Amino acid sequence: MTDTATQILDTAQELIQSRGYSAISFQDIAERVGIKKPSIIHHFPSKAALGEAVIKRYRLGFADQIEAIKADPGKTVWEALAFYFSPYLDYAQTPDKVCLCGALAGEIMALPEEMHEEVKRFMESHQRWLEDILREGKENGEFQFDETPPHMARVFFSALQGALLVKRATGDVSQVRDVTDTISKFIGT
Amino acid sequence: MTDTATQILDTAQELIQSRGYSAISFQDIAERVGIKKPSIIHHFPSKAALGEAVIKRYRLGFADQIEAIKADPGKTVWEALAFYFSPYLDYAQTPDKVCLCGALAGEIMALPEEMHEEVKRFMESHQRWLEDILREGKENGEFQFDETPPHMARVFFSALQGALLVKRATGDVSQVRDVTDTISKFIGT
DNA sequence: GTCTATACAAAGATAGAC
DNA sequence: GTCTATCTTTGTATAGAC
Repeated sequence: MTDTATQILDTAQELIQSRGYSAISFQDIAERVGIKKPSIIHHFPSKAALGEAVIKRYRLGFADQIEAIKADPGKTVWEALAFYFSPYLDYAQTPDKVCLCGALAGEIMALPEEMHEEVKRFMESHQRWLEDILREGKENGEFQFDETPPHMARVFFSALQGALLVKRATGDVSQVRDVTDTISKFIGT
Repeated sequence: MTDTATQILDTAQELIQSRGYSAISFQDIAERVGIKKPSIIHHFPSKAALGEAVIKRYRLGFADQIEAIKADPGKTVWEALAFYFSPYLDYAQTPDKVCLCGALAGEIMALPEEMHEEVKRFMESHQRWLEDILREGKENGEFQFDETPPHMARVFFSALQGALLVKRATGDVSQVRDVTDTISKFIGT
């Protein structure tokens, strides 16, 4: 991966997280990277391919981190959960960013098929990860809740994604923190 | 409101709910309504004005319904909540629709200011309504929960919006029902 | 109220020089 | 690997006839 390709991916990701995919163009990206439109094509053959590459990198970057936390015997389930919450809380501090896949979810029917598939993988893997952590915590007694881990995982993931979107739309920065605090209380004191 | 204007609003709403705002055009709408592009301008002076009109109608239609439910002494808070859940569950049964404002939340920074403002009003009013219902239920003993009504309202609204978006992206229709069932259990048996 | 015709800008993408 | 130049399509919007 050349330096320019990385800059293109970084810029595209940033722009998609703030404006979505349909609203951005090669022109927007080229201006910020400091190159001309056709130079992007040299690195990514189409807008769809660039979009797919952005999500894939995002998804795999998360996957590495959250799998490492889950496998680390030195981390409690509470620490794993706090780690999972942290990017949501970080994005909530920015004026205009949400989760990349949360941003794309609203326009999913307008996305090329490869991008839709990547978003789907992202969401399924995150809900599975949350399910695993919740199950582990329930089994070892660190978490206390009555519902099943898959159901709780769906509520947690939906609430986190939704909270970021609501926060950005309303401008109320406490939305995400309120949600993480409240769902944490659903599983323990 | 002429019949054509209503058809334009209906079609625009449908398209935005499935694809988002940035990805749709006058051409898409005109084709479905059976008119030509410039005829839309006669009813709505710009795409931004049309977008604003779509959200405003959507927001006010909801406002009438949910305020009526809240004011109805014949309805319990559980019935009011079930009523509030119903459009989310209905949209979950469609292959490609989410809440209009959930769809727009991902591309909020690409929207004209008037549309952003309307989305904000929609979300704030829905969270306030949920807060009122949750408070009333907690005070009269029909709901049991430890957290504050504003915090619970934020979790509920975020989770509902998020669940619809996740459902559409993953194609798993049980997402929304699982979330409504689970959050219902957070406030009672 | 709807149309045709058109203006004008911007989009994604290609060809080929350097 | 990046550029200029260009193609083709599509976007929002306007003017003016009917």
